[in-house]
Amino acid sequence: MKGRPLTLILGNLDAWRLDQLAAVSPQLRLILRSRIIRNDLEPDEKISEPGLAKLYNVSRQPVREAFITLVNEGLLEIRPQRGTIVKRINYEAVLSGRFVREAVEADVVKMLSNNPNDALVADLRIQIEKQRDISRNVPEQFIGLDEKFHHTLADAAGLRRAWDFLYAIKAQMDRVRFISFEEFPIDKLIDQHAAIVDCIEQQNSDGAEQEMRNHLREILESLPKIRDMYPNYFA
Amino acid sequence: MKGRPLTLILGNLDAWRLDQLAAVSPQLRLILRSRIIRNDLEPDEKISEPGLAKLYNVSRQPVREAFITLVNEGLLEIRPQRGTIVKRINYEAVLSGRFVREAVEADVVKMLSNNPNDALVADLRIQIEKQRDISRNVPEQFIGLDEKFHHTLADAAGLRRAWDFLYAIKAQMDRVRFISFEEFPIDKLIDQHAAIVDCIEQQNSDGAEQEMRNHLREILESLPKIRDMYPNYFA
DNA sequence: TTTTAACGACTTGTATGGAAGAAGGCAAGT
DNA sequence: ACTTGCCTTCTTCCATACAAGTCGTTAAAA
Repeated sequence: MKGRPLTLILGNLDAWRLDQLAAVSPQLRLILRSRIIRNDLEPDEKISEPGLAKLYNVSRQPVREAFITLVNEGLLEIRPQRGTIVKRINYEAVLSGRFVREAVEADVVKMLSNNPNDALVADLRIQIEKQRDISRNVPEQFIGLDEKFHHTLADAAGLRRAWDFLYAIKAQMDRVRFISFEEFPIDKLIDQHAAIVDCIEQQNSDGAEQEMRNHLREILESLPKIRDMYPNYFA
Repeated sequence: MKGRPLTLILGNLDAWRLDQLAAVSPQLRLILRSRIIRNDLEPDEKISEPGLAKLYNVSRQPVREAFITLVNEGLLEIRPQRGTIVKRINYEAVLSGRFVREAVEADVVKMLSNNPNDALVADLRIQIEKQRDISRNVPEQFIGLDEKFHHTLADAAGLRRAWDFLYAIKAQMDRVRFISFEEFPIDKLIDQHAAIVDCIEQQNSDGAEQEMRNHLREILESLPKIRDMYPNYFA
């Protein structure tokens, strides 16, 4: 069970082409962020400004700027004059992030349960159907739909900005998911989504809160196992 | 009532000396962040890389890197080839941030109420005494003590990392406080702190939660008023 | 054999020059 | 009076050069 976990590379990330018209630095930021989350760049892997600059055919400067933003997101560690490495996943940070998400999203669904919104419920139901479909065919794409589901909830609660604040948290949690995608019981997660929507529709705020909390505690089941399976990925 | 609100400048920020030994870029980041939060750099104010570079006697590069991190924190807006301006306070972002804080910190005190911790309660009581003392003498310093109080709670709940995630949120909320410091009923806030600690000590988790929610909703009272008083500060 | 010193090949941090675009002033033309 | 075009100046963005620190190797010295 050693060796490299499923990386879910959509394409050859090394060959991602930059949009020549747009600014380089933000593009690099997204590319590198994605590569780290997907473990295409692995924890402890050493990278350097000139190295990636040559790879993407740009100068050091935009690479450096991308590095700085990724440091702020907790994905890279720059050690001056020594090099830059992909940070290991901080176990405590994942737990803290999960706690924050549980607290926030529990309040979100409570709020949604108290303000009936038929259009929202219908939208969520359609999303869940799509989730079931995807889970049977291309389960890798479930993460994207899951993201959309939770985003839709926050949005409906008028908290579009709040979701931005959770951006860095999601990155840490997604890294865990990509390490060991097969550990996640997708069907169960979808059932939980459905239960949440049911409670919202019935304006059962206590039930919605509890379902959401259970849902976001699911990762706690697999997290210790994943850490034991891939100790080199965790700090 | 036009004119410049209380800025609470501790010293002449323009003259802040850089530590010649440490890296310049992170120092600039903190300096500019502080200046923005304290409205020493006001919303819509136009700044530029060469301008600040000359002011602090450094090259443009570290200034630019500081700008980028502040953009990510929602404090600056870089408009390519047009200039960089201090962002106005996003009203919706403040509300979203406040919502996140309420959700998280409510769960924090719930958790603390369920796990008795005498040392924590004693520490918090001492902090509250200090808060009362400060409020009578140098009320400007209350913001720092308030920050410490909430930080202590998160820390005690084992969520040191979680507090980092809320970093950007606090910046937005603090900007509001610095605009119109006198709008905040410090004594009332301290009483609320005391009430929270009482509930924690009595292991009254429901009470602690409610007190914390009330406490963090306090800003909602003054926020609309502040926006009306200083419309140019808000987007 | 072990230790030490020097060198070279890296790294990140900073400084600086130039390119492309945006904004405003100003004069010529309608 | 109003528009149009040019020109200067300012901005960010990118490229490149230099400075300074780290690490590993190598070779000389004890």
